Amino acid sequence: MIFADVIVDISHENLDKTYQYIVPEELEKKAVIGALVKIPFGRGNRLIQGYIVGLSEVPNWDLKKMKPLQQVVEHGVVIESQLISLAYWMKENYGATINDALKTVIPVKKTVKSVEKKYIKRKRTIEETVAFLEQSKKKNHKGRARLLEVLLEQEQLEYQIVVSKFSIARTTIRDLEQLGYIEIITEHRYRNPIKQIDRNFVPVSLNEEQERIVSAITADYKQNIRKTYLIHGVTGSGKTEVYMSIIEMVLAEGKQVIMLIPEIGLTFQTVMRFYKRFGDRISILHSRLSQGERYDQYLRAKRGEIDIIIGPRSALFTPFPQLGLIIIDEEHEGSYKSESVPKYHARETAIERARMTGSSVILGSATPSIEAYDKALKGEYQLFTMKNRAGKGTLPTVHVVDLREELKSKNRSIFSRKLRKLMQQRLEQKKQIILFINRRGYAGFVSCRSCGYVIKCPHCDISLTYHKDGNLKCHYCGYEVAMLQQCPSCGSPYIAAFGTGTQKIEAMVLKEFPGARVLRMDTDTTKGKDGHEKILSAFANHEADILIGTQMIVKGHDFPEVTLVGILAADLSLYAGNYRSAERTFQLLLQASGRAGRGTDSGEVVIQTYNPEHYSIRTAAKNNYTAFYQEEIAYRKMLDYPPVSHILAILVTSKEEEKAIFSANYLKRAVEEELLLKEKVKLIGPAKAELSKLNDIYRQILYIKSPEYEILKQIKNYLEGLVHYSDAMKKITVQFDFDPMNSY
DNA sequence: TGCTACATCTAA
DNA sequence: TAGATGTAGCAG
Repeated sequence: MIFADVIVDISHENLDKTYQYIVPEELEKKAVIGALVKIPFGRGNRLIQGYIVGLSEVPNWDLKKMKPLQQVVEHGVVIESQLISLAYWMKENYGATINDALKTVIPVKKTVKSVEKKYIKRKRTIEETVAFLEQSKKKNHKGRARLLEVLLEQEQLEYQIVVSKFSIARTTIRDLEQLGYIEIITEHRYRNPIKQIDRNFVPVSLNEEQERIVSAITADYKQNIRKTYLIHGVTGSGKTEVYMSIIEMVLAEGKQVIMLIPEIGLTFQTVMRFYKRFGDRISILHSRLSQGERYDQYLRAKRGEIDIIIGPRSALFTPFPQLGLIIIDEEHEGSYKSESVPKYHARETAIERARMTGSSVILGSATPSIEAYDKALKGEYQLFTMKNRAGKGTLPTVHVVDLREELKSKNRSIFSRKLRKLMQQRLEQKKQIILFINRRGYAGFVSCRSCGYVIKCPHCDISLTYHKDGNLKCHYCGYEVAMLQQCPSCGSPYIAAFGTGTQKIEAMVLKEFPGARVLRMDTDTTKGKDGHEKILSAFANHEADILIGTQMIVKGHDFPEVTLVGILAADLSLYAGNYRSAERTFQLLLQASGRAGRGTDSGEVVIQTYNPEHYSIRTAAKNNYTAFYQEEIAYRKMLDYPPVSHILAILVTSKEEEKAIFSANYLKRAVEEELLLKEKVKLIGPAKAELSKLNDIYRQILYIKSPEYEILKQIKNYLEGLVHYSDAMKKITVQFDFDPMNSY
């Protein structure tokens, strides 16, 4: 006997789980994962739709209470079931419950209410209604009477308001509708996040490099060859033009396109370019959209009203019926890896979705991830390289300044002599400058100068940061205290905030260059709506001479007037205690220097560092990606890091520290016992996570390394089962993360 | 006691 | 979500 786990097609929290049904013998062949089925549901056994998300031979429910599937709908393999199989794949590959996986793939329908606005309207004349109102009052039909009274004053009302403000039951409304005294009007209205703007598309002719890529991919596509391409193009080489030409070709084939961009990478400029070319067949998802707006875009895609969606990671799950192409721009970006369960990577998941739908994938980056470049070299992806800047711009001249030398020469300022000289020059020439610091936040941690004690959050194992309002804040849980006057450890009054933040740099710039107009971009200044955009466009309009910022300012904006980029402390990101920190540093340096000289004037970049010999900095200064790749892959090989080997991070959390420790060790032993024969696995830990306490929940981390992803997957599956069924694992949570991006 | 309107429960 | 079940309050 076969049983099917079915998720019902009613989006409501209480029903957000699987129900097991008996698969009748004659339906066994058709009942596959992802299939659309009709099932009897509820006490009335009303027939509703559902999707099969799992099959098993073991019943998890009282057989007597289990009902059989009624029907497997053929040709029911629609978008949703495609996405459901993708969710299933994600659950398998990244570890999650089916529910968590489904939730990431299919948006919550709860928001439909805000999309379909329902109104209640009085249907009969005032006389008739008054008569019925009197009758209802006599019968003590309070609900009916209340509703009718309101409707006499106002003919039409919002459904939601009627239900909430006048507390009238839905059944009352339904009955009145059936009696013919009111009618319910549903209004569909889409919210289009793009405001209408003129479309004046000026065709751009492609240069030789661009043309070569477009025609190669087009030729493949026309021959029905679908694969993954990696475009490695230096900043400013015009990847966007290449994307647009290929998108056009795919659209002409009657297919749809998903284009992923990093979370903060979506600039107004890019949107405009796409909008001008493709008009209202395009839609955009971004973090500022409300749930309702998001859901609207989902519906529009499903109904075939749009052909292109541009958005972050989650846009990957847009329900296009005829998907033909997925583009991932800035493929190396960390935001493509999900931070919540299932911790999926958009690159791999996109390739899987493409495989399921018969689509191609294009990855693009100026600094490809080591993983992707490695696969391209192995031939898994087809590699294209763009070496030249598309327009007039040339690559900038890079100066590396050794800060140790500066110190020796008694220069204690944050500006090296070289940088100060060049800044002075640019200010005189009325050109623009970008100062980049690869570190977030306003100021660093607070510590005691006498004993070295660092002040930490009492709920999270993280140092508190000093804010200008005089309070100490925890970035993780929001805990806040007034700045201490005395060291809690030794009582010394000498405690102070350390580290350099954007505000501090701003103050120093103003001190050294009194006349300069400075813009600062950080979480403080970008809070409001379009905060980013305002600052960037102000800078683009030359309303300021110097822009100071972190990671945010290096994303894809073109500032033709910028001829100098100063990277104040290049090594800050080098010691993140993470195997990816060299890669990240290299990427940041290249991106930041890519901001210089995008106009007609050539640019200069000053990289200030205490580590001029480090290969990330050396190779970034020479703009030599392949050299960096060689060094980095050698390092990964030596220490068994991805992509050479794979890592499964298992995070065990509990409110009680002993439980977390015990469970983590329990899991470790379970793996050791299970895998006695397979020696290709290395276990590290368990140990206190780097962030060992978060919101009063203790965190233990266990790492498992293996060159075989499959083995790690098996271990994960085995442990998932263990966690689910064992009593020892109660009151703890276990999360899996494959090839993690960040440290725990 | 029987009926109605409305509230609450629950789904394999 | 929507049908089944529960309950308060009324009429008789």
